[in-house]
Amino acid sequence: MPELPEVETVARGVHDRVRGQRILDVWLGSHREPFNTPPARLAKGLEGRTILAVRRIGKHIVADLADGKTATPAAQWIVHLGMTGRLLVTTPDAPVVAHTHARAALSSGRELRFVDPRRFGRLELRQFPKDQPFAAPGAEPLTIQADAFAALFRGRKLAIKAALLNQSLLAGVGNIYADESLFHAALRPRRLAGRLTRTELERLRIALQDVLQRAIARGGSSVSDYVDANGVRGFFQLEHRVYQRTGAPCLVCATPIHRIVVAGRSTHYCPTCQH
DNA sequence: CATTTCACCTGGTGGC
DNA sequence: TGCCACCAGGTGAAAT
Repeated sequence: MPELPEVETVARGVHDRVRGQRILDVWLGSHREPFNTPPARLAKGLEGRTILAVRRIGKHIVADLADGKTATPAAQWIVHLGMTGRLLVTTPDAPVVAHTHARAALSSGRELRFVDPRRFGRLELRQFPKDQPFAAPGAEPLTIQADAFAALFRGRKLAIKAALLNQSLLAGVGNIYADESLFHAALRPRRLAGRLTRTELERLRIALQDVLQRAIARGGSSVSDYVDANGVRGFFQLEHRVYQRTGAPCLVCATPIHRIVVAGRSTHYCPTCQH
């Protein structure tokens, strides 16, 4: 998936194209996987409502929905893209590609579509006041301050790579940006989170925020088929230093990049630059 | 509770 | 060309 920078790019793109639009009609596919909310209830909660705003929270895309012309959200539509999910704004006559699970006709005459081959993505409706507004369990990586960042890892006996991937600590970091930020912070992925010094943790926080910001500026990373709401690919993969560069020379010291498995995920690092 | 492993899906790639 | 193993941006449940 789409990690934080890709989700941010999608959320911004969708926001620009659907803000203020009314959802006229919703079609949902038959696979059960993508629906955290039963399809009938999801469709009923979307139809007739107006999209006030679309934004990213962690790796989730949150659309605030209002009744009529009010400016107060009556509900939220939560979209998680999983590994292969895409949100597209198209014309109604655009070919419906395989694995399209949801189509929402908008008052602008366009359609908002959710496509997800692997079906790890999820769609959910939060209906106020019955449900709580969506909130990520973990901290926001882009704005977390030094003290709070250091406190996340204190006393933890797991690899820093695993800790970075834990969404209840930091919301939005995934496999690409965990590896890239550890490279820029010169830290090995298997270092135990609780054993990192305050200086190392601060180096990591700055590296993480820098990598995420630069990735957002490039529209995210397109590793295989990721595209934004306009069908445009991101370009941050051109700036990857270690991710999916196994055996290739480190761009700093020319040592071949190593690949190991940490927390069940492919993990890439430079054995010379990272300690 | 904290941490680790694995299942959940489809599709692409590379070896034989 | 076919078949098979392995890999992929994530995460929640089960096991330890």
